[in-house]
Amino acid sequence: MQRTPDELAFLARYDPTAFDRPSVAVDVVVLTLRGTTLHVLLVQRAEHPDRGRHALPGAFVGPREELEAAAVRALAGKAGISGVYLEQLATFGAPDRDPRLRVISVAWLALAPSLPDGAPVWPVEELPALAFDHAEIIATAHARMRGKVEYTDLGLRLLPDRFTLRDAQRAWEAVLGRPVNKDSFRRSLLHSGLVRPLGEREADSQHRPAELYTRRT
Amino acid sequence: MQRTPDELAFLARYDPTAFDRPSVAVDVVVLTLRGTTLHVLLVQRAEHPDRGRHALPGAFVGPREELEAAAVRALAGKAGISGVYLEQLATFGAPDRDPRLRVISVAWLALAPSLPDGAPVWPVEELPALAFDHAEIIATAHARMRGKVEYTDLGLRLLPDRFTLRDAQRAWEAVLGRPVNKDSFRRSLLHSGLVRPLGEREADSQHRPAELYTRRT
DNA sequence: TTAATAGTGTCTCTGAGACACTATGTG
DNA sequence: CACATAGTGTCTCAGAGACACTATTAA
Repeated sequence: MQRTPDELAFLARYDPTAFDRPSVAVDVVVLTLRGTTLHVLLVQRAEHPDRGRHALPGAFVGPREELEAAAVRALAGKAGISGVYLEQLATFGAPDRDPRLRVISVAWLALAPSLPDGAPVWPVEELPALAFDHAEIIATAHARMRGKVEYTDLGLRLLPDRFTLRDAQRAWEAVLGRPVNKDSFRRSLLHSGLVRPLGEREADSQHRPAELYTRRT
Repeated sequence: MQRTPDELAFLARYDPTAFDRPSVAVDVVVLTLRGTTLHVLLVQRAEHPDRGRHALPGAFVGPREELEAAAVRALAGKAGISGVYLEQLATFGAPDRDPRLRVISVAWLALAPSLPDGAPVWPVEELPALAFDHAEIIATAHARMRGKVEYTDLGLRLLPDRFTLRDAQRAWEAVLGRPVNKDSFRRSLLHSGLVRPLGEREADSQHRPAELYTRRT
């Protein structure tokens, strides 16, 4: 890997601060269960462009702020959500994805066990018109979730602290969009070590009450 | 999701251009096989900071440039590589990862079937001291590769156009860092539909020559 | 009692590992 | 011939699907 004199000269002249720098933002895809289907949280844009249109909660990254901290801040500020599972999804940087200026957005996937009743959530299969490339970001999040639910505990992150195996199966089915075999689902979840029985049973069921489980740390 | 007057006022005052904006860069982890071990391509930094230290090939993202295009440009310019498999890995944005200024780096994973003999590659298990957080980026790439080799054709992207099943097994073993069972590897790869036999056999083997295969489109 | 869901036991099918065996090249 | 690797056939084991069966609650 020899450098040519030209290359060295180029590097010497290279000044990244001379460029127009892009802005960097975060956008968060919050997935949650509503009934038996997967929903995503959307906010309405208060400003142009796409004012009034639905969009993912997001924020510009502060000059000394960690990317994840910006995602946490966006969740708290725009959606009043905290303490949820969060993982980095992907970065979207098409030059014209925002008509104002170049904005590169680091997208995050958040999984919320439940959201307040009035929370503005939409079924992932029936989204309204979305601002920017947010439809693509949500599609990426959904694909990530479908892929990882098979071999991680991400599905359990959609459930409250105490849940039944039936609840877990419903969560898997909501993510995958198809029915899941009850017998092998129960077996594999119980053998996976991901859940721990609490020795208690659900209340208020109109049938035989099921054992309650919790996520193993 | 009602907005408070305060929040609306904040949003109205919010001007992202008033912030110092971070610079955005790409860094590329090029993985390749050398013998039976996985190697990564490193270049030596020509400039401060960390001048002379080993680093991933990278580039600042141009003002109207796609992220992937910047990665392709970095590969071509800093390493003379083109036409390789490329996928986005993750984005690294710790505020102090570059001592000069805030640089947010979108890391990419590239898989090269082979590199010229003098190419500056290093075994992923025995890396030299690296600039910035590049050791962490490489670790992330390696982990991604280990995870995906089990259920994708990424392992085949490390091989030339024509290869034997033994070559493929060596690639899997290099990625996973452990031996893989020959019989089930052959069976699963042949049943996967990922490879197509060419009806030709390798030459110059000092034993029974093996059938040659190619990646199915 | 019936209705509904929880939970168990067992059969089959499929894929991975193990291993014996045959095939085909070089020296 | 010996030796090395390619490639086949088959046994076993483990996990998924299917399904029959029992258990336990409400109404």
